[in-house]
Amino acid sequence: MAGQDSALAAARPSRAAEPARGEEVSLGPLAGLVGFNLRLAQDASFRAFARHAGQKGLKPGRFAAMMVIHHNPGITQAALGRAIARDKSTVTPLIQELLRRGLVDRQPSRADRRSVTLKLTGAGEAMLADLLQHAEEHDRKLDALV
Amino acid sequence: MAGQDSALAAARPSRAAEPARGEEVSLGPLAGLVGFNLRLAQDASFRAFARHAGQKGLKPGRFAAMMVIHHNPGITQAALGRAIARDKSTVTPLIQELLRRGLVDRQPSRADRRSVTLKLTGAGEAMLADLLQHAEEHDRKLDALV
DNA sequence: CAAAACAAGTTTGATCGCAAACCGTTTGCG
DNA sequence: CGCAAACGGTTTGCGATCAAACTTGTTTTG
Repeated sequence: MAGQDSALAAARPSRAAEPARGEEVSLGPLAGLVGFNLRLAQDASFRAFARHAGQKGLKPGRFAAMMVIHHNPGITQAALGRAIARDKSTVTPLIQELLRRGLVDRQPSRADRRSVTLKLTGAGEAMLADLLQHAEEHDRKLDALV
Repeated sequence: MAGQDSALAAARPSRAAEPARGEEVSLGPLAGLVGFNLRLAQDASFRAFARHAGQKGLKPGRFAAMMVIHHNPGITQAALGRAIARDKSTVTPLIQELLRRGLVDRQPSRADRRSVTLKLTGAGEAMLADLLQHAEEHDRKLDALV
């Protein structure tokens, strides 16, 4: 999932995973490897959810980041990165975008002058609530397949 | 699993998913979303296998591509792309690298002058056999977790 | 307590992947 | 038959992500 990536994110029509008409391609042992199927599943999940999130202009990882911030107000960027499995250098621009869009609020930490604390703004909470509905709906479908 | 990605690929120590010392971060509903967990699992799987594949200098996706070519000699690039869920424009450089390394052989298709046919070379088969051992071992561990 | 090790956040560089544009070929249909 | 639409492969542009280097601040340790 790396390549794009996050389980829940941006909009993309997808040109890669297209079913392909009556095509017979043997995957051999690949068909049974958990890692390989994980990749396909993750990719499919990503693309499906992306349709909804994308309508709100949300890019990969934004949804997951907002979820974590919502449930952990005051969390730092580093901790957020660990929670969503993203490098801290990836979190920096991600947060900057959410700040620019007025979805999160950033305050210097009183306890540790190196770090900052994050929380969602009212607008952020509102958008998250809206997205969560779609996410759960999407997830129920996905869960049914597993 | 975009960003890099592919379930089975290149070498990387990983700085993102580090466990984090006694840290309590609530994932909220995120913890139950299939898509989110799929992402984490795929990422972990990718990194774990990467250690082995990376030793052979294999980049993301190469292993999966070689597996499919092995089991489908004469397959075209487009069909390969569909099998491993990669865009055709991603397959082009991937195949060029395998060609350069002498792992695959490429011949113009006799049936369709637009396409090419792919098959592994002796060296390609040898490397694949070697990697497959590690992949299956890795997969058994992964499967045990699921 | 001072030095060394470590952590938070940013910047910069490299890589992988998709998407769109493009060319040549093939196929489908009127 | 003839032409439009679809397809195979390549090229180019862009976005997401990680890694390493750096700065500032904190913790550990001798």
